Amino acid sequence: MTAGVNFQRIWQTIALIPAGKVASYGQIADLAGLPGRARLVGKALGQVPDGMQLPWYRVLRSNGQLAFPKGSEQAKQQTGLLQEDNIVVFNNRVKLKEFKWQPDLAEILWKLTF
DNA sequence: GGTGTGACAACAA
DNA sequence: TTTGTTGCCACAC
Repeated sequence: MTAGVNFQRIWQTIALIPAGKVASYGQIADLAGLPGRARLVGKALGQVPDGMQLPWYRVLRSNGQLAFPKGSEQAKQQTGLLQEDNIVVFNNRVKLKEFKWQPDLAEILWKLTF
């Protein structure tokens, strides 16, 4: 197993998040076939190659809170991007009950082609 | 090949 | 609801 393939799977999984929905780090990890490796997802996002178009802003913490501190530029930008996707961000948070992505496993497996 | 690290999750108060 | 602590383990150096 070459190191780095997991990152690719993570990126692919994130790319599958539909507009108007969000997913948690743990969820991404799980779908990518890496249960419990939520932190790896975070690291993968920090290693995203320049030029790769990835809806990183649709990835939140398990409780719906943004991954960044409220005052940070990243948080502001993420908030803006989410709002463009018709997702309501309130006080650095998203209502998971409404916007959490309900993954279609069959489709995921189809697209990831394990 | 040991050490430090991390855009986290779960639990406790 | 928020903050602090702990566990987790692949990855980069």
